[in-house]
Amino acid sequence: MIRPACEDLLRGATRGHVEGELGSKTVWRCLSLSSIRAAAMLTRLFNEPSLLPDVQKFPGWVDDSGSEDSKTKDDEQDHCRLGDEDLDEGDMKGGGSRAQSEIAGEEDDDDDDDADEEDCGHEGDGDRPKKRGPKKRKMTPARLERSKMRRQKANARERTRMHDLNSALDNLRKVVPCYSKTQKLSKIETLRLAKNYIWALSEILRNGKRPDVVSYVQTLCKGLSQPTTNLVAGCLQLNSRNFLTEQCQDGARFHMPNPSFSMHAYPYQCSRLSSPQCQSGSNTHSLRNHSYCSAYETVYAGGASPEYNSPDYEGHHSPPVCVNGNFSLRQQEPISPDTERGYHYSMHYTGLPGSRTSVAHGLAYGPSGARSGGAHSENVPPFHDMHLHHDRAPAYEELNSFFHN
DNA sequence: TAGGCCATCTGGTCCT
DNA sequence: AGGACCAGATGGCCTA
Repeated sequence: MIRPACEDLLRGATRGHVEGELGSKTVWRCLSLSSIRAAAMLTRLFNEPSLLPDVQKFPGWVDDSGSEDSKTKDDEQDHCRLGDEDLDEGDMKGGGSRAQSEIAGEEDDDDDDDADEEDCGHEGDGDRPKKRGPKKRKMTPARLERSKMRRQKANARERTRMHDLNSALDNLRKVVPCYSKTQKLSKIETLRLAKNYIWALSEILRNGKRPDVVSYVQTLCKGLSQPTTNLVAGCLQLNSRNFLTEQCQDGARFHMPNPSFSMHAYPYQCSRLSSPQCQSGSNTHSLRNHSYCSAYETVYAGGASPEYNSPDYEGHHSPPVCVNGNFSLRQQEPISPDTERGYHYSMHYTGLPGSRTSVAHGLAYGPSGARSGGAHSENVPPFHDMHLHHDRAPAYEELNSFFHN
């Protein structure tokens, strides 16, 4: 049986990295349970970076795409069919027409309608092949009514379940680095981006060094579609053509100080970006005009910085986190002064509006130091609407400053 | 118009 | 027995 693609994605992204860090509720176990709980758990993970793995306990990213514990759903044929007598032929719509033929073809040769429970091995008539499963009961009006009610209740539950799943995905959209209210990421792209984001954060924690923004965006955009790649690149003030070109010319290797963070270990598909949004100029909009949302913002705004808890912000249901607690744990590791500066910067973020100018200024430069367009682009679709319902740009700039300082 | 994405319905399976 | 979960099927909507 084919597992849902999203679940496989999530599993590949998180297993081995977060397992064990969430106590009995590991993400891995969560993924094994259901995709909706997985999405909720991912959301919580983003809100609480303290749940990220201790890099000393979990060195390296585990890409275990092959070590799937096989699903043990049996394909045995000889089991009784359940619930056939409850099928409502009149209410069949959409995909429910599959079983109609076999139901319709079932003879109702049972004269006593109610309480006869049949087992699988009833004897057939003549040379007709034996039919397995319970005999059809006569569908009395009362039974028909009960069947309808049961089906309607099941449909309602399924709707609710899917709505919950969508809500969890919406929450996930709000904590991944790129969020737009008007241009929502698709479900699959949200999960892919979340996976990449976890990877990127884990690499940062593991290496203890900041990657350059090109590598960061490369990591985030791995496997994403072209529009999503453009979106993420725009969110991070980077022309997606630049980093993809740079990546291809570089022998498919990231610009990471640590060689383990390379294309070899993390293959990246070099896609061609040619959409208008990707052309020059799409990376020139300033944070002074556009504030974006990222998971780092979420962390900072989640409780440590009440000034960013805008009433308009309705996103996160996870409990607020203590940022200091999160990163102080990593501070115990021996880190370079450079790294220390980065962590220090993160930990002592105060969210003062005054910090925006310098950081935004830093973002006006590309990864190579060349000015990427200084002018403020007021209308650069599709990124012009990404700030939306709250203003937490300073925290986002903190994130970017991490890569530019 | 084709293709992507999504919501919904549905039956099967597993679990409590 | 009933609920949760899953995957297949279908149709609607949107966009290139």
